[in-house]
Amino acid sequence: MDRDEILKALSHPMRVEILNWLKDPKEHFSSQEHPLEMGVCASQFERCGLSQSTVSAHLATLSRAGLVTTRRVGQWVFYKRNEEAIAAFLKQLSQDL
Amino acid sequence: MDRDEILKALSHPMRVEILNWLKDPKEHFSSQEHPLEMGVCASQFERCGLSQSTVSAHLATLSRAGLVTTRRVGQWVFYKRNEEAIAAFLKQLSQDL
DNA sequence: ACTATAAATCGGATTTTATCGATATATGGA
DNA sequence: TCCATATATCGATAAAATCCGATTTATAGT
Repeated sequence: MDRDEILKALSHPMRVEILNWLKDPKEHFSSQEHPLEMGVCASQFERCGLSQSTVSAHLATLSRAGLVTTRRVGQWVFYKRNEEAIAAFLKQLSQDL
Repeated sequence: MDRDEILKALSHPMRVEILNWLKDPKEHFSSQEHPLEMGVCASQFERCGLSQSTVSAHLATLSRAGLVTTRRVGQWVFYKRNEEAIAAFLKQLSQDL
């Protein structure tokens, strides 16, 4: 768990918002064709208005920081929050700050 | 309390370290001439190896985010952690993340 | 008024980040 | 094999962050 890398990942509001959306997929991604239990499909996040490549980069940043997990199913990649990592980070930060 | 501004302020490891040093001034700044109760003098942080102007900029970033308080006494400026703000941020982040 | 010290600000060089469109890669289906 | 779709990567550009030395500003003391 790299605290500084996570803090950098969280320093862009859109990435924080993506994590937020993932807290309640039913509310934010009900339009998704695939069952939400698999996670949220990468393309779903393009609703934020950024281009596909930019969204992909933000998701990669979150993934590198360990804040989300990814699962490839066919041509799709599904994202879920990594609750353990997020909780561990919050605990660490509470001690560090 | 601007969560995103605070997250940006924390996205640089040196600024996190400065906050850490301020947790225990007796341990890290015993060399300071002024009583530590006043806070830690800005110049003390130049021990990190960065220039005076760079350190000043980092301190300004922390101050703008509200993570530290400043108190001018004569020609010196003393810094203290803003424990209320830090606690409020941690609480907020625990809810948001 | 002059000097000394602390801190902030300025100007500029360099690096990193953010963003896009275009292209490449991976997968699935016909 | 060929085409369509989803995602990742590339190349370019613009913006922001980082850092420094030099200067300015604020304050104190002589």
